[in-house]
Amino acid sequence: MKSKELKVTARCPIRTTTELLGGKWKLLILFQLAPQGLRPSQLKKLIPDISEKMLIQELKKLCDSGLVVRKNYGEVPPRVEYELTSIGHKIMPLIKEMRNFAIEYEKELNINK
Amino acid sequence: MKSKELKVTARCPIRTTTELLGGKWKLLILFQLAPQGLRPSQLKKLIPDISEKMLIQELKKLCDSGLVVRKNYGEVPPRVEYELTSIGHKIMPLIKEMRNFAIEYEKELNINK
DNA sequence: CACTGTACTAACCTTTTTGTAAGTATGAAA
DNA sequence: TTTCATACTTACAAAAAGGTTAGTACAGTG
Repeated sequence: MKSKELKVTARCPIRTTTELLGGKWKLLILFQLAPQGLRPSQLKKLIPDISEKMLIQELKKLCDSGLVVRKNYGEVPPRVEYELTSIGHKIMPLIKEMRNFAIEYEKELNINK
Repeated sequence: MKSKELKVTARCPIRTTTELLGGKWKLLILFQLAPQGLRPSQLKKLIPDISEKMLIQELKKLCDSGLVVRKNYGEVPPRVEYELTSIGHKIMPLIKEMRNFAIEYEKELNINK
C-alpha cells in the first residue's frame, strides 16, 4: 500500500456528513423544505409515514446543527414554520446525486431481472 | 399547496439510496474500495475502528445489493478481495458531494465560533 | 503434531433509533 | 364553558444497529 492512502478515522468529511444527515428522515425533510419553508402539519402531509414525534425531533436536530431555522409567529393556535438556512440549501447537490444514483441503480436492476 | 408537490412515500429515490447506503460504515467502505480492490485485512487497516464483524457484514450487504463483488482466490490461508462493480463506482459523485458539503459546513462552523 | 494466518460465523449484549399513545398549553370561537 | 386547532412533550415499547468475544476451517510450516 502506498503512503498517500487516505484513512477514514474519527474526523473525516464522510463521517461528518453521515452524522449530520444520517437516519431515516432528515434528508426527506430537507428535500421538502428546499423550495419553501413549511409548517409541521404541511411536512407531515408530504411525508405521510413519519410520526409526529419523529418529525419534530428531527426538525429540532436539524435546527441544532444549523441546517434549518424555526420561525415562530407567536400566534394561537401555534403557528411555526421551518426553513432551510443558507448552509441547509447546500445539501441540495448531494440530494441531486442521491437521486441520480437511485435512478442508475434501478435501471441496472431492470436490466438484470 | 400546488398540485406539482412531490411527496416522498415508499418508493422514492432518496429512500432507495438511504436504504442502500445507510448506516455507519457502508460509505466508508465504498470510498476505500474506489481506487482498487482490497482484502478485508487491508480495509480494516484503513478503517481502524470498524469491528471485523461489521466489516464482513456490511461487505456482504454491499455484495447483495450489487455494489461490490467478492473475488475468492481459493487459497489457504483464505485470500479474498472485494471490489466495486460498475454500479458501485457510480456512488463516487455522491461521495464527492458529501465531502464538498462537509467542507462547506465546517467552514461555516469556523465563521460562527 | 502443534502452530500459523486469514476469512468468516455464532452467541450474546448494549446502545441507538424508531414507533405508539396519551397528554399539555393557549386564545378564539361556538 | 366546552370545543377546536396546532405544536410540542412524555412515557413506554419495539426494532434495528452496532460491539465484544470466542470459535471454526484448513493447507503449509517447523
